[in-house]
Amino acid sequence: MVFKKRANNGFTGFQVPVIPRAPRSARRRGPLNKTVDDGQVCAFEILASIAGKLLEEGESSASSNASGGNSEGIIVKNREDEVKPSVTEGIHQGSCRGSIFTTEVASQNRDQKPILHANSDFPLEKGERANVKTENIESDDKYVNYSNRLVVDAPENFRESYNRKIKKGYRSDKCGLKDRLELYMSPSLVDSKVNVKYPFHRKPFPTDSFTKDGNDIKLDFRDDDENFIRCTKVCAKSKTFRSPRRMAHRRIKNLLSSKYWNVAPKLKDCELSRSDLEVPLYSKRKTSHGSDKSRHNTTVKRRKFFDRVSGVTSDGGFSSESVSNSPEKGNDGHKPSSSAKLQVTEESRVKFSINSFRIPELYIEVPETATVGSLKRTVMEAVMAIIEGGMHVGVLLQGEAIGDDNRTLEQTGLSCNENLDTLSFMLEPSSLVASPVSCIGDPSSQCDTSEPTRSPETLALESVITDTTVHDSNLPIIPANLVENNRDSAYSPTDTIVDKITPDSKAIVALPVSTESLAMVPLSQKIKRSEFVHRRTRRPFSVTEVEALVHAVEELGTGRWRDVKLRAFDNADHRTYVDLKDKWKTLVHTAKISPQQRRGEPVPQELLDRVLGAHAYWSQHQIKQHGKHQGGTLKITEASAERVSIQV
DNA sequence: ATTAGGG
DNA sequence: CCCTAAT
Repeated sequence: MVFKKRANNGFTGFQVPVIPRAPRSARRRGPLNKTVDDGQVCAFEILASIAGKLLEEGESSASSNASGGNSEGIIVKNREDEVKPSVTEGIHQGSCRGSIFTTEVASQNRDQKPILHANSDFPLEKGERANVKTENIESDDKYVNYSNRLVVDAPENFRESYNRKIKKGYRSDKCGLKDRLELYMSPSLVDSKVNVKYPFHRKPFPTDSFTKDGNDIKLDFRDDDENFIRCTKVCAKSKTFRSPRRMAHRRIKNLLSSKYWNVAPKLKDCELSRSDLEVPLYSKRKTSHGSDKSRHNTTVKRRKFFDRVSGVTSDGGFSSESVSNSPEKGNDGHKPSSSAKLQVTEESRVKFSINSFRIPELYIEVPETATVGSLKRTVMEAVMAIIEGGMHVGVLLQGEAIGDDNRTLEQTGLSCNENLDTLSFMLEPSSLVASPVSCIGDPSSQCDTSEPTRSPETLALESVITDTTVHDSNLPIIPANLVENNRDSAYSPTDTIVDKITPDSKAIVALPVSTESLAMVPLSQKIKRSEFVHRRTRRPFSVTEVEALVHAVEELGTGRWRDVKLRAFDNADHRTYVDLKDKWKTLVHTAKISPQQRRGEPVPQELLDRVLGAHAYWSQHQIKQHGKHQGGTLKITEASAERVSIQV
């Protein structure tokens, strides 16, 4: 078949590498919500939320668990008294294979702060997965507390019992954002299946995956490969969550001059973790073959003292502190990068420290007479619009988005080496992700997961963005490790907004953009794209491949890469003819330089000699006669060049 | 779709 | 490896 440039380099599935998450401050302000489109996100959220949740509430033991018969699921609650019976029951009664947990409706708590709360997706069918959101609401912070959503298997009757609640809540406008949020139904998508086991007991649950033992949590989630369909649905309904009435007098403009939210991760170190504070996250991808070949065991470690956490989240907004791992030095001896196959016993760990996720720029417009409270809600809605629209987590290495979700961290070069400091994460509202309106309203249209559809609303918002934002393009991603340092120099989105705002809109309120958000930089068009069209992961040619290439070129010459491809790499989908051409180019270069200057896996000198020979031969040949060298195979030797000239 | 080259 | 121009 044909080799597309990026043919097959994308893996349909992927394993979510873990994402650590964290501490309370994070939970409180980090809206990590997602919707649909890719399991990755879900995974991320899940991991993040759960990890954070558990970590924080670690001390508050939870108790109930899958008492409900065969249920594999369990219930997670932070505080027993907070668990809402009805919900719990629903979950348990069902024969649910899944599980989730959660529970607790915020409004139910009088004294205590609600910690977790879950909603199932509306159209939840038996056996289908439910969407669960977790929310941590604390006093005044409720507007920015919205955080995560979990996607899990839903119990059979979970739906029914919850629907009522949802509907009811939705109507009562008076319940405020909190309720609305809680009750918000997202018909969508659940592309990730998560089985969470949260036994607060010593024994793990019988079947899958989420276990908590002390502070250890295991998550098992899988990624569905059919996301786009759901994506579409989601988009279509995303607005459901907002009250049209309210919106009538209020325009929320989301100025996402940046569509991506940068996260500043701090990779400290790798280590063979083992700590009582660790939260191992176990994930596996549901492969079509049903094998569990892809399993990653990740660890999220909670830092005892978040030294750097303090001021970071003080500004409100959605920054979510995440887990920090103190670099535990002395743990050398881990050279995972080169020993990809020998990791049976000791699995190297890659540690991440994500400083925070920040909310992108928001553009809010409300009447002067609006109350502070309404402003808050407006902001919240704007935020929720984004969140509900779906979130993606992008992982960038050296500024380049890593597209192959299936690759292991190791394969991606995210082991313990130098690459770690160039790794960064970003949150992007998927609904705003660049993508033509093509998908809207057309459930059948193919919306690549990488290019989610967006709701009409978001489209509208985007137009505003387009008109008022001048920095929309060519803004570089600020490397995670530079975020803090760049705060002062970062441009102020607010300024831009103000300048571009229409004169008559007195009501416009530039959302206070905290300095923190300055760290969130819009990505350039180029980078945006790369988020979806990732640079392929590097795949050094093996000596064997080189040999095959050399041989083919010797016979076919240097101008027939397609033929070379067909002949020697026909079954190597990841090697395009362009790759072969490029490789040849580098081989020639390599052959010319001194061995000391060469890098990577050494290519036998013999091959390099042949490279030079073939190169010389075909260079001559090419000039002397245009393309009809099919005559014979070139036997490369030191004399090849001469022979060439003779032949010609 | 391929090639050829620069980045 | 990517990107582009030129075929």
